[in-house]
Amino acid sequence: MSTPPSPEKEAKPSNFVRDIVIQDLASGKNGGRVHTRFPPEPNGYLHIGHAKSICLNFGLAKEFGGKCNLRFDDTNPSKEETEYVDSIIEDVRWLGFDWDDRMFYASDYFEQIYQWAVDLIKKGKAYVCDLTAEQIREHRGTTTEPGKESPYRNRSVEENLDLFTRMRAGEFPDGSRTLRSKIDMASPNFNMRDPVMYRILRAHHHRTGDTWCLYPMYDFAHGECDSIEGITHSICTLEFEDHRPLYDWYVENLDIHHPQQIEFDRLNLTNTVLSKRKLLLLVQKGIVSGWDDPRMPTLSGMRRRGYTAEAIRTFCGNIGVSKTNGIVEFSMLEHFLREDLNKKAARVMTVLDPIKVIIDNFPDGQVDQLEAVNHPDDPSMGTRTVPFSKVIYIERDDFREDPPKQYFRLSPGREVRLRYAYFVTCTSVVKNEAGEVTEIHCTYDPASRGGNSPDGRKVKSTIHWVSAEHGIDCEARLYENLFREASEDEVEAQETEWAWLTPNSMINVTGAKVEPCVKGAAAGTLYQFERVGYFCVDKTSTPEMPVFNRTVALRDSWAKIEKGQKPK
RNA sequence: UGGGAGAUCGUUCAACGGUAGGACAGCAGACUCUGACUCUGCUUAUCGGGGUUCGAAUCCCUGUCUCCCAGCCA
Repeated sequence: MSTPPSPEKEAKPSNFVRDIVIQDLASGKNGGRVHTRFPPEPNGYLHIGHAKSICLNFGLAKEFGGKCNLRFDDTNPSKEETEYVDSIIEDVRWLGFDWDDRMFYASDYFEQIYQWAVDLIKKGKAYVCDLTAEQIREHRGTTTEPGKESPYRNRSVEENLDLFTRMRAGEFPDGSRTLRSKIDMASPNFNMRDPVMYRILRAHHHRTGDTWCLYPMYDFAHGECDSIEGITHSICTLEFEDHRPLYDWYVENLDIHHPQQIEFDRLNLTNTVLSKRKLLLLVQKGIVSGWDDPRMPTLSGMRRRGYTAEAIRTFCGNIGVSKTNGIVEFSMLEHFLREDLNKKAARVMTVLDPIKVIIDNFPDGQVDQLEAVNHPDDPSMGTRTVPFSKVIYIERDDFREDPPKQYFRLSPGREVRLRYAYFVTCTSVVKNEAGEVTEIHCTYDPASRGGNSPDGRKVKSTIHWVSAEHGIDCEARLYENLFREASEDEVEAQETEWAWLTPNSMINVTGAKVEPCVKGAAAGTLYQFERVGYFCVDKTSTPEMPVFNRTVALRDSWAKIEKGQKPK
């Protein structure tokens, strides 16, 4: 705390929030302390948008030798559940952050917040209002007209105290009265037109149970919680800019530690939706299998899909923090994902759409054990042996009877390399009645064992394969973006139709063949299926039937070439 | 219509009165036992109009556009 590490100017791209922290440190504000917090409401699962906030808050604390608290903003019991609390704890940990013993709940402070409300009443700055929700709305005025003062605004301190005590005691029905702060009904900022501080609400709270029948509103709780915890920089999203005057009003009138609220832009990503409400809808309507469906942008969904915490952190550190309302392209996320997966994923050969290849001159019954590296750039990941035999499978797309221009893979008369194995040349094909190729016949060059020919001749393509006798069956789940439209605005317009969903956003490939070495791999194990994509073992996987999620496909420049050829 | 906040390559973030730069995407090439990875090169931007200044993305004025706000949600 006394000697915060000096920020490495070069290493990290700065942002305006970080600049504020640096300035405060330089000026000696807060006694050189940096203390942030991540304050989710436990009413849903965390998503990639929260990751941005988590990385910012925990990241700033870490960078400047400060602290970051995890705090649950649980002031509305009607929406909150322990299931969400548990998932949030798991997700923040998984992302790689630690709050030591500083996990708090707004509900920890209910008594203190209540006492502060009493203080404000005593100072004549808060009053009990008997107006209905409807009437309060009518009194609030409009953008152009000032609001009207509540007829209960000038109750005596004694009466307010008595009423507020009885509110707490449960003497009045839900919604019958509120405690409001006495600020300014003519303020151009609606938040200042005598905002409600407490509402009567008989809902079972996931932590405090039924001990309270009145709960503080966000505005009256948040700054106070920050203050209690000694937060220095209270970082939140842009929609709270209008709330800052109220945030400041409460801590000033209570005369308590005054954290600085700083607002930044929330993350928007193309082709997905980052709104708890909409994600909840997807779960409730059964459009996805749950919060951890691999198509969901939730941290649990992404984790199951095979995203790594490091990739998400790197992404968050690179998208920047500003106050502009933008939308980040999904390809940016995929870039950082691939970058990390490329380093970590062991290579293995898997044929998603198999077609049989028979090596006519390969001895019947012979099995060659060929050595393959687990990672081309990381020898420490070791090697494995891959069984090779007379009958193998290759990818249907790796053979063309009539190859288009620039197609380098197998076709009649052409020689290619089977990765880690041999050069093979296609000699003939067998077709069914429909004229579809069902079997490819090849000859192999025994001298090319291991993948290189002693005479130095080259092939233009290397393809992956799996021995028919040794390969094991597996399922591969291929995912598309859940949302076909790039932006949420377009989604909004079509929401009732659900037409914005990508049809068949999950394709379950059942006939795939994979190398035997993956048998029994634990859920979450990452692989690169060579030339196909990054996959991870799904939680539903069994040794008998491995199940893989495609995390993200490999970049595919041939697909681009081919696409460009189509219109001709 | 009142208040608040924004506007820089296709996207995103920098540049804090002194050469508009990075990342992603795109394009072209090199390399390659993954058409992957890696490497090289290239294309493209200061919302409009006025000012101030030797000099403006940056300061001033003005216009335009976008986002947020009228929950007893957070």
